[in-house]
Amino acid sequence: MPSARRPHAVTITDVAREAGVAASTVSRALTNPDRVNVVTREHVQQVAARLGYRASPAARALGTGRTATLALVLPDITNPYFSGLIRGAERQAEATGHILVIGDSEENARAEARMIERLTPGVDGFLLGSSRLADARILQFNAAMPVVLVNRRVPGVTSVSPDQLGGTRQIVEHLVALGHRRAIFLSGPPQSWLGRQRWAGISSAARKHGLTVRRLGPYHPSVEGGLLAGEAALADGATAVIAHNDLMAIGALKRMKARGLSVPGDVSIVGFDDIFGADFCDPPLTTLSDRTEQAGRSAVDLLVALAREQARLERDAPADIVAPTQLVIRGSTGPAPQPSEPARAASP
Amino acid sequence: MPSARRPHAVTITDVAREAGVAASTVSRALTNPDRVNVVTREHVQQVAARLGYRASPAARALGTGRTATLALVLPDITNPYFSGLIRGAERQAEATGHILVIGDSEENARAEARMIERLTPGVDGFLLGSSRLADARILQFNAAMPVVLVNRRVPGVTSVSPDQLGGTRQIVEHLVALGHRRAIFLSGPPQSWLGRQRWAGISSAARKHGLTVRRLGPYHPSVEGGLLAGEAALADGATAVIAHNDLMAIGALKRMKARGLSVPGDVSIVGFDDIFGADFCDPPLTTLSDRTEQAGRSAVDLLVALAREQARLERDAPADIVAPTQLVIRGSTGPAPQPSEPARAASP
DNA sequence: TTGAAAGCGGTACCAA
DNA sequence: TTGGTACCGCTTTCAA
Repeated sequence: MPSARRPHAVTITDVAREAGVAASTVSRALTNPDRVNVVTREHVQQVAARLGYRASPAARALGTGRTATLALVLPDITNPYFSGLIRGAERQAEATGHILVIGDSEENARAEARMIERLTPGVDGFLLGSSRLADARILQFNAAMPVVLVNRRVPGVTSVSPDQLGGTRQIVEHLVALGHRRAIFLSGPPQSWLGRQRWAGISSAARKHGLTVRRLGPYHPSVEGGLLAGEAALADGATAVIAHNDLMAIGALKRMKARGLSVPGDVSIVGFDDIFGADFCDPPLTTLSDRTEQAGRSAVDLLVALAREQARLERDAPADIVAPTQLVIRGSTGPAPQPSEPARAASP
Repeated sequence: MPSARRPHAVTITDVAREAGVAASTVSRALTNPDRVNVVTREHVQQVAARLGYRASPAARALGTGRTATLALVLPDITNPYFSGLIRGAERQAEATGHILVIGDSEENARAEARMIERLTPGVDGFLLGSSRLADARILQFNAAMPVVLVNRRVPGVTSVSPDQLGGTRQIVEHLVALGHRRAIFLSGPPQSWLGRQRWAGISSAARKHGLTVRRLGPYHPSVEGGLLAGEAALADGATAVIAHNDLMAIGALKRMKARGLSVPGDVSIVGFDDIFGADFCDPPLTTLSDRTEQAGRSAVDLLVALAREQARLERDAPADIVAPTQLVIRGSTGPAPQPSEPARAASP
């Protein structure tokens, strides 16, 4: 194995020699400019620039214990819902001088834990998006490393999450206003905190408004899962379907149409997330929207702050940002059909 | 500033002490198991496991010059076309024991170059997806670091790209078979190599089949860009529109419908990429599909090989994988309308 | 087969 | 304000 070492291009020593100062002075001039004489500083900076000096992150990390790297772990990188989060996190990471590494847990708590353990020694903290881990496990990681949760709240852990209570209330009121009396909730992964919030919010608001809601599932939170869920929903005879997320809502929509039902003529469908595609599927989806890119940015800011504090200081009173949500009403919801024409599939 | 150093949890020295051997022996037992006595090795491995030892990537990188980290740089993380690439790359990175960092260049060559420079000292190589850089710049980076291009070919640089020649031929033949005689190509970013390939392939195939194709643009390769492009296409009177990518195609589709045109009754629309949503927009989009997740995996494999070789050995005969593409025919294309009823928007 | 020791490239403390 | 120096944790000679 030749595997020769690729030496770091230009080192601090090279700059020091060229500038005629000590390595420690170069280090200061570059990272603590105010602790160095103006003349020296500018000279050093010039030489460094001329030589194209770039600090070695590894060396710096080894010395300081800080890697300037943040990890973002998600259950499904390909879910369009997460692209806003990814972009927001990436931008803010860059803006704060950090590097973003990304991990996909494939909807699997065990894989998520492994991923975190694998990444831990190389990062300053974790952004856990829609984590599938148990609360206890999250608390455990949080005790060892800075953690910011997105789309999840756990007492004692910093988090950013969309307002599901207000959101589900908007959904229920919308359906009730349209005359719906019976609805179905197509549930996603049991590990999804957001999903549990949604169900809780829907049940509570439904009770208040005299809407009957049954819950089906769990289903995989994907278009394929929605296809299955849609089929099951057909059997129930409810006039409105609320899906765990837009992916499932779109799947259910497809299924309804394939079975000859009209949406929203026979059944109304509501989703969550307002993902890419929700506005141009047929009919366009009524869905609860939240600002994921903004959430990504906020989460990074919180994480960077946590990572800096280092000590427990801040972690004693963790921030819990609850971001507003908004129901976007499109074509997939409409007046409830008359009871005389039940929403059933044509016989197969 | 308290900013106390968070010491690396369990070090090799801890393991060494606990196991009653030298640190160097622990290192060998863990990374070169065959250079250590079986008994010692197993003992050390056991102790390491018991103590929960995890090597410090920083320390390892500093010593070896290898970071076990790969960077994936893309022009737009939120384009659903890239989610397959991201996932494939992430999975294969994990499978080969690497960490994947991600960067968004926002369709901007300068930002892309900066990103690469910023990431360079911390990674073993680059995956450049749909790079917007000039060939010369890519060659320059390739000379300094292992680079694998995705969706781009540059002589001398390893790459994975979808077969655009065959793909555009399929598109043109499809349109010609439907009776279309005049088409429009809505072009994307001039920096897009894929875009240039597409135009070249379309022109050439069109010439062969007697199809007249005009090119409009450039437009931003997004739904918004497609909205604009669609408006411009209306003015031309062609019966078929080929968009730079599905995002633009969907935008154009929206625009056409908003202007009262029927798709494919008045105009047929074809896209590229077969992104999420292409199958459920209205009408579903006819588009050229390629396997991006597979491309991501292959690209990582190539990059890992390059990074290992270290020397120029392999780089003298770089691999150029050209992956097959397939036209997925859906509802957005149909027979050309009769010349007597030109495809025009209703007057405003 | 194992141990000792010299780096890798920075940072940070202590003197000067 | 600067220089010298001792690490940070791991890998890799070189000896034993």
